[in-house]
Amino acid sequence: MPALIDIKLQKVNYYEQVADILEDSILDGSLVENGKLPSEADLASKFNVSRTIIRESLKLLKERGLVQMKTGNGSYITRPEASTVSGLLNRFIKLDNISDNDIYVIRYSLELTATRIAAEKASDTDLDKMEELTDEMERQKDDIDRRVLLDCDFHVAIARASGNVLLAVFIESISEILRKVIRRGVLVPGRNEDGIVRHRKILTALRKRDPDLAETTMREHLEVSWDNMLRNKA
Amino acid sequence: MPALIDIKLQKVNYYEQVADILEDSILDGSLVENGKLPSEADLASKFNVSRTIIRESLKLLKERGLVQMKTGNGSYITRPEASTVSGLLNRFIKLDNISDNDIYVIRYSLELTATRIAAEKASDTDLDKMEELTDEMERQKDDIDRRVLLDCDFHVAIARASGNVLLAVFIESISEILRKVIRRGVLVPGRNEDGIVRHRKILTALRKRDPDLAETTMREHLEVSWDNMLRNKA
DNA sequence: GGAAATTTGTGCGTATGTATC
DNA sequence: AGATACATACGCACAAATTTC
Repeated sequence: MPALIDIKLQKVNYYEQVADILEDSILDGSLVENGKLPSEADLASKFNVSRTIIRESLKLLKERGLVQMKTGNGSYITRPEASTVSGLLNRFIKLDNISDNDIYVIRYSLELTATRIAAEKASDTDLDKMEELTDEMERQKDDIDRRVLLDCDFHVAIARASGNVLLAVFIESISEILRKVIRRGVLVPGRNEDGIVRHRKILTALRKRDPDLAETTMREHLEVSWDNMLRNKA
Repeated sequence: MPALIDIKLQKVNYYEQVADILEDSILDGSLVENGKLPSEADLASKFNVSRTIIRESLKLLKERGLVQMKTGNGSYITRPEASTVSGLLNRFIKLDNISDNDIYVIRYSLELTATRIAAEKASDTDLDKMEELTDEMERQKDDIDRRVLLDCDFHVAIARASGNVLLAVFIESISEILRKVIRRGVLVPGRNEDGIVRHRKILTALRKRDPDLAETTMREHLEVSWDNMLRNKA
């Protein structure tokens, strides 16, 4: 074995190369035709490879959240969704046995930041949307699943109001993951209503454009919420 | 068009179903054989589909960070890496034109949290590792690329020392994305050395097991670092 | 509304790389 | 070291779904 370096340069396969080129074309917008990709056959002749290669490349791009195939119709460019991130995080969580607490710590950190920024940047439309979500949550408070969804939507609305799209994606993904946990919390007697009251307090603070107060009310809300979860677990 | 509901249930294709089943098997550990998957031919006969379907399914799983194919050898189970997350985030960033500032806000939030926890939880081994990284960074301070890598490694080491694997993945991904930005900051005269001094201060605070001090020193470090970037941009 | 054209979905054969005896 | 077995990489043909005229 005379090899000085045993880093084996993985020979790049066609499908991987094609996928990377296609990704660049999509991100640059150079391949687009009102959002529709050329047919697999066209791409195959364009790249001088078989349709098999194109299809396998598209599978990679599909999982990157960049394209979507429709049988008998064509392939379309899509944007990655928060669910792409949450799916990925879920795999980490399962493989590494990550605890609810560890996830909650991240949620805590990100949401406090988002709330603070939202207090400064939220538009009236954003605030009205949050109010509408809170009203709807109150109306649906006995339909637990629906209520939990609206609860999460409220938090995501705050994140979006921060104007930081990436932050919103993170928070949305984590909300999706914590939905089960939040649901358990809501089942603690009295906590369902308490959560709604706290949402209103947060909203009031946001309307006052008071970052400190907004952060404080959000912190209290999250702490109680976390406490609920622990109770229902024990 | 008598359709009351025009939600068209996308008929699920074989390759997607097979991918999902395989993913579950991998996550449950039920398909594993010392980390090696059955051959494509075996899987094909097992699922009663063609090898093409299996291959396309594996492409999906590959992009999910769960498997890796080796030509002429076989397919192996892998764990998703932080680079899978950073790749995904990069797509969001490009598509949504997310600013460096928005990314930095998230980094700020997560790293302060990680530092605080690390002050309580870091093992002596963790701390020695950080010291080693700082020493090496000082030695390599004139090799900018290498220095920046070591800089990021230091921050990731803190994140890992928090014991929160998911938090560490987030921070590692964001570090990867901000590497270019951090590099620009290091080029500001005097800031290269300043950064190393600040790393030592953070390390000292961690060794003292003082969460407040650790958070403060990290906050100062990140603020200066951000300021550097702005200067070099203008 | 139906036939033709187009597109993606699926199956199988061949080429090439890797490990093993 | 070479031949053999077995793995993935690649190409082509046909089926099924969708759109179009």
